[in-house]
Amino acid sequence: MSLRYALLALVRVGPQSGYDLQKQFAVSVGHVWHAPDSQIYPELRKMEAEGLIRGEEQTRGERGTRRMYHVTPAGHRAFLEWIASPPEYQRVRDPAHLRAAYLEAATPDQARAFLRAHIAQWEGELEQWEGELRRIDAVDNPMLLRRLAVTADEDRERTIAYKRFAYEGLVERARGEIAWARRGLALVDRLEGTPG
Amino acid sequence: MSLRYALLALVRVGPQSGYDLQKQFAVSVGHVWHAPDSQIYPELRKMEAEGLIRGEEQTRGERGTRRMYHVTPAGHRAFLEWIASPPEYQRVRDPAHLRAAYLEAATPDQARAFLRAHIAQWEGELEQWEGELRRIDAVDNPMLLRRLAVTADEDRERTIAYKRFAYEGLVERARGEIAWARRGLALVDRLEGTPG
DNA sequence: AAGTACATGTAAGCAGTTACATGATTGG
DNA sequence: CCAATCATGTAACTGCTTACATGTACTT
Repeated sequence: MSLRYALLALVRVGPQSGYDLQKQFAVSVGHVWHAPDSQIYPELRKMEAEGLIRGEEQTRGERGTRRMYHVTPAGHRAFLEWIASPPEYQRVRDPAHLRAAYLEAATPDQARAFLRAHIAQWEGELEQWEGELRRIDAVDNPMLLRRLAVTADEDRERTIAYKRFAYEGLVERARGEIAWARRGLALVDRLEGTPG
Repeated sequence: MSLRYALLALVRVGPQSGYDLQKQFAVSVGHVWHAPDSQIYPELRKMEAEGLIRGEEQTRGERGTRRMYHVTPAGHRAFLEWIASPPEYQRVRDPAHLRAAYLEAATPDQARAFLRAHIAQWEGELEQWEGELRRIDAVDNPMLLRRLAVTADEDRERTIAYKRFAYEGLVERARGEIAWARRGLALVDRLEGTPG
């Protein structure tokens, strides 16, 4: 249910095609909220039908077209209402910790493989998020630049600070997961004897 | 997709009715993997159809019945295969951090309300998980006791240690989220001026 | 001429949510 | 007798996944 607000956040900085948005998802918001194109294009159509955005067909070359979307006043309002609304939390559903709770049923090697996969997973996420943090600090992120271009000078600091804040939280979470899994590896060694 | 394995983990300690399992979800595994009864009962039927568990209808009072499920050899194998299989990770989709990245669009009070809600949410989870940790340490959790009753002595330490490990990870995550949101509150004060 | 990037979807299916529905048994 | 708990679901809907489908335009 956050997909449309992630899309609104992107369209708010200026007109974009579905393809543009899909690409942005792969590099910026997508680091916080993943969405495949098979979800983005239909959602844009729905948002247009609900009046949050308006699309205008543009020609491209001889026969090609693309649909450029821009946010409507209703869309702008919807975004601000979302920002102001009480956050919704999903019920906890954590496959990694569920499995960790039953590692006694695994062989030592299986336990280690699981923990190493957990570390690899979160190191991958960590890399993405740290990269994003560096791009924020270097004011180098294309989306952030477009955002700042339509932002009053006195709001620039806030805009950057909150982006930083969000990604710092993700980075810390990743570091926490990695530290936990490393402690798990030490635990396996202690309980089952070191390998080799 | 982990629901059936959470259910298998519970049924593995001994025969249970759908109602029993649903209650266990509310107090033990449910702290890691939530599932409503409207999902549990149909899933049990599916698992029975696939031969992972077998249910036997019992009479209860004059006209009442209940269906007691026990794990089959195939179910036992499926559980061990799950434990040994490479973990699946969902693509990142984090509504709280998504919203945090756009807090510059909120008023200071809205930003604070969001961060306080985040703290309240994770303090609630933290309380559950710390309670579970205390019950593990006191060897006081009814499910853990049933588990240990069917566990060889030399595996008791491992069984307890991995449960502890799992819940420690959750506790740390909750603490991390709370610390992050508190830093967010300080950031709002710095950027927007302290209230009052 | 071929490959990459641009551009936009549909269709089937699964997991989970929310709301509703019903009845039996047990304990006070 | 009444309330709590035992007991088991169905139905409609939403969000997301996976796989498939198709064609244009630009660059080398």
